[in-house]
Amino acid sequence: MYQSMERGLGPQGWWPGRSRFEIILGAILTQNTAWTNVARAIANLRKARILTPGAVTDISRSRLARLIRPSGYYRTKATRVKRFVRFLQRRYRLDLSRMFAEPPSILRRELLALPGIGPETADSILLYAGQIPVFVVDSYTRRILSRHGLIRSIASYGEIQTLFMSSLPPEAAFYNEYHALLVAVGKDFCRPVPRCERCPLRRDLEQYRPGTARRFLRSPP
DNA sequence: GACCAGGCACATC
DNA sequence: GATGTGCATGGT
Repeated sequence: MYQSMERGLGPQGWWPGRSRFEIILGAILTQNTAWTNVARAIANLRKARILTPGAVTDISRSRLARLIRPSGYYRTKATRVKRFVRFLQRRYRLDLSRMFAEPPSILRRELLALPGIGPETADSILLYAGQIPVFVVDSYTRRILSRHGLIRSIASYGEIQTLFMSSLPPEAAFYNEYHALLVAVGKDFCRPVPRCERCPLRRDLEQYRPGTARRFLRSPP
């Protein structure tokens, strides 16, 4: 799969971000959000010169929320960003080099303990900001693999991650490109199933995922 | 106007 | 463990 995607699409140049801290902010801001909106939010932060841990520490949560408004869920995300920098301050004196010097399994646990940092965000931080070889699993990864019959559509995050990491050499640059290619393929070629295809009367097509019923009930087919 | 986007937390059963 | 819901903007 990797070779086919690489041949068809070429290098993706991920993660789009000029510094490790900017990558971490992007990882939080892109949660369930289109990257174009995240890019607007980061552009606002750049213009306001709020792209360092110190600057984020110094501004108010409400001003931060205003700046990141285009990325959606802005109050929630402002709190998450503030909590991350507070953690960075208290645990690593605001120094990302100290943070990434931590053994990866410990650091991953610490990140997961923060509010609003789940498995995908934690792993994106480790891989894309820290060049630590952990495979990032996102909704596109799940969708593509389940459509190819390689996993159950309700497989857990860890289950999917283990499938990759037990099969592939632990190389950060490789995991980086692999995940970026999966996202590119997902965006262009592996769209969500149309609503009628998700009708419970033919649920054998695709097993239930959280959120499905909500959309279904809002506008029944 | 509905649907979607590089999730996560929390309540409830 | 499974399920439902809130969080919110901007593009198609």
